[in-house]
Amino acid sequence: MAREIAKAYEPQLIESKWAEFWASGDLFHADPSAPGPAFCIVIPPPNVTGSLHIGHMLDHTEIDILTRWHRMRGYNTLYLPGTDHAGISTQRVVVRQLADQGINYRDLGREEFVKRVWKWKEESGGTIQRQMRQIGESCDWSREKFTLSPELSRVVREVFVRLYEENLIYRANRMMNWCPVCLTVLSDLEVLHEERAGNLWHVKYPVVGSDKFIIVATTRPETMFGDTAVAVNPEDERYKDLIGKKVKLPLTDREIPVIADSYVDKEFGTGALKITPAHDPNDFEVGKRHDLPVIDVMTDDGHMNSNAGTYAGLDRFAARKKAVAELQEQGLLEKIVDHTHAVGLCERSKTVVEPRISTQWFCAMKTLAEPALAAVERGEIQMIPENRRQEYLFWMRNIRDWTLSRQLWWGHRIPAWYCEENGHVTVAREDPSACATCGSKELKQDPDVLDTWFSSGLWPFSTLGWPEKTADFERYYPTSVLITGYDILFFWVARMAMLGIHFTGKVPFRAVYLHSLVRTGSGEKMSKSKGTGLDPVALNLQYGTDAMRFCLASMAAPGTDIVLSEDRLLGARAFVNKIWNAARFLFVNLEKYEQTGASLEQLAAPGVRAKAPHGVAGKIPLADAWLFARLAETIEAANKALETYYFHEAAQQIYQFFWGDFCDWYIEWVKPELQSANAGRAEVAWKNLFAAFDAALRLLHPVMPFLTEELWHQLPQKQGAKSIALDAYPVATENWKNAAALKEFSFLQDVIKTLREIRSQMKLDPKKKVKAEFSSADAGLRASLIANLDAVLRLGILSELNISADRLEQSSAAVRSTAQFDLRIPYSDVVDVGGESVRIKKEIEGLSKAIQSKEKQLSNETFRNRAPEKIIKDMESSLGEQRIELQKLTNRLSQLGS
RNA sequence: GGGCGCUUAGCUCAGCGGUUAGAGCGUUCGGUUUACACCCGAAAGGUCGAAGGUUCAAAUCCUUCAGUGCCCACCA
Repeated sequence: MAREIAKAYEPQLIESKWAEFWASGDLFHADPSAPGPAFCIVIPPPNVTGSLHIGHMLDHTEIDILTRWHRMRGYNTLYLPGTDHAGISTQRVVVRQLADQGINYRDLGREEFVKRVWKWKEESGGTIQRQMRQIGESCDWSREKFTLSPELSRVVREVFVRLYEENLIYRANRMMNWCPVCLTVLSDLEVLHEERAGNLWHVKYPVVGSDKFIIVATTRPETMFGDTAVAVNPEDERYKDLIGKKVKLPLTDREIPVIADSYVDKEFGTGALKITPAHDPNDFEVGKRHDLPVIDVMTDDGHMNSNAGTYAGLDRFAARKKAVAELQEQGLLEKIVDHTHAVGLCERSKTVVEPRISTQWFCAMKTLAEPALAAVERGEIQMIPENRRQEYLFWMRNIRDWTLSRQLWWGHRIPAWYCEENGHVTVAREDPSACATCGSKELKQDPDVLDTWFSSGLWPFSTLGWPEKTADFERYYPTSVLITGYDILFFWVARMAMLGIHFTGKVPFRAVYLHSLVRTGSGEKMSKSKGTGLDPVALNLQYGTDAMRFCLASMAAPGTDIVLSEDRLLGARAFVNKIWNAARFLFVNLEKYEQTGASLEQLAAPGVRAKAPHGVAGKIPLADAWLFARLAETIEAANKALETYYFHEAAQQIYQFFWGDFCDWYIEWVKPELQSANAGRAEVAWKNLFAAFDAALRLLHPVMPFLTEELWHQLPQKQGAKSIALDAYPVATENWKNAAALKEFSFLQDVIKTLREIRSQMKLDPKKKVKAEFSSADAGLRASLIANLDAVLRLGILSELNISADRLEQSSAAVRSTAQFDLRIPYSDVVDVGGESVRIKKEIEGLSKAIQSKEKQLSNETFRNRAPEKIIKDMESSLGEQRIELQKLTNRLSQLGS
């Protein structure tokens, strides 16, 4: 059987084949009636507008690793894909596109605009799904969902109506955050705060009927047109006699009262505060208390309106400049003080938000929050890492009502109708045809849509068919774990917890793993708009998806953000290539083996591995026993790591095993045996090599699906099998575990490494085989060395090795000593006495320090009483060894000197 | 104004109570060993941000401080 295998791994040649294979078949189709414990992850639905960015890549890598890992371990697995309509983001994208064509979306009208967005979605909205297929995510595409589909829209409506019926949704007139660019209100969460250097303008307000002034400090002089009072603290002696008097409002001819309110901080500014109820949340409250008029001086897009007199039509920031200039001219500007304060910015447009009074729909959160808080407190939802749990709890305890309505057109329209006759509000599952109170047919639907996070909040159960008791819902809900970035803990995770528990009576997920954010070198969150984002699709092409996945996984330690670097990607790619070449070695040499007449069938049955001590004639060779023991250790470590979301630890363990143990030691060790004239030995070697490689591929598969799928299909024992993704995850069986083999092999490695070190230090020709001498009082070590002499001679590049129990003569040769043995390469003329004694002195120094600290500890009574026995025993035996070593080094040093 | 992280080898980061602190990259030295130069072998390099404390034992726990980053917060 001829095999063509390229010298270097070329992902482009491999990936598309398997990506298509995985996405097109029913390989990852979940069957609720199939056996196995359920494992379900719903995707954090990416925006339809989006293309895959590095954050998704991390999300999806972690999700897919866990999914594949569970699938291979026999779970009934569902990874459910889908997208979010992303109200405000998507609307912005299309609005901007229209603007580029010279079209104002408002002129288009609602219906036409929404039609355009749908059209846009059909044409350009599938990018992420395409990319997800391309990178081989093992999701069930037959269950793909979209938050604004008719199916999920029905669920949204059901939930809204129920909450309304439960009096948890209400309408109210409040001071809101308004974005003058997006033209909608925003929830508190959608407002970012940024410290900005600004000014505090001290403005003189003339007191009516006097030549005195009251000086008011403000950061927003342009809102003066909306002032309806000046407030002072009632306890403030400076202003006591002015309370109740009137002041003339500069830039206008209005007179406004001076009022007393304890809200005013005497210490801040001048202690006098202008009250602008229409443009500041605190002023709004003060205004309510004092029954002040509310004068809105701005338009919805942040310009001054007719209440601002000659300022009408000016942009709010231009108006500020003009007001300051005018006040200065009129001598009413007392002074300008530098003042840094936090301004609120729209999360999407980064515009300074404007406080604005309006009537909106709200969701009362206390009732919803309590059980969701309790679920996390009681651990029904496990939250990882722990510090995020604290954040969640704190936020939940201080939760405020959620503004649901948005003045947008793209989204779930609020199912509320107002009667034109009597204003009665109808909220219903089906569109009403008449007012329930007066029968009027003149009903007008609320123009607003719901916050996009409202439908996302239903995602874990809406996607599984709720409110119907579908097979999916029964089988896969609650979902197993939610994996997402911590930046949407409040936006999304908290709301899913609340709505999930409220409507289904069960938590929506048993665990939440909040992963790191991928940042740029300077610590910022990567962002495409800032040009600091890395395009994962391009990087996947360049380095391979498997390398990217491995790289991200290996950096994804819980709780810390990660900075993706070229170096790490290169390292990951090298690892992929290393495995590829290991396979190449196997396959290329397999042909030679086959040429000797052995059949594939022989290899197809992996070596039957009787539990037997190694080294016994006819049983398993030491290196094989060691390899499988290491494999078992690695499997256990990987499983443990993945159970706790230590992706980096799993990646590290597998890397170490595959590269360090399998390639560097095992393959090198067994090379001659594979070619052995002894057919029996060769067969055992081949079988074990393939059995181990097969297990190692399966071990690696969740992290590197493409490479492992490709190579797995080429394994002789997998001919005709369907996919490694459906194969079993390797199990660390009892007969693989072998502490004795680990220990013995480790001794042989020490010998070989020591020989290499001596050679390297002596600058011996790497190809020159030399004689060496080994001495140890331990008969077991000597026997082991004799049993494995071929490999030791070959890997140590020796012509012969004398093994004895006698002490070696120390002088005039390169010698290395451990507590157990001495090794010597007798080439007196090449020993650099000076360098050697420097090296030895340094070693003695380190060793002495270690010995002293141990001696001190061991002679400490309290330590002996309190430390665990094992610690003491280990320390004692280690101290013993170090003393022997020190003794040997000291002897050697003195001999060198003489 | 509150809260949460981070500071470990030249770089990027693991380790988070128990033998002389690890990895990858980089550096130095040596290698064209027919699986792999995206490689192989060897080495150098750290008083674990600072100061106190707890403990038999501290990079690891506590306190303070210094840098640095993030989140939350309606004082003009």
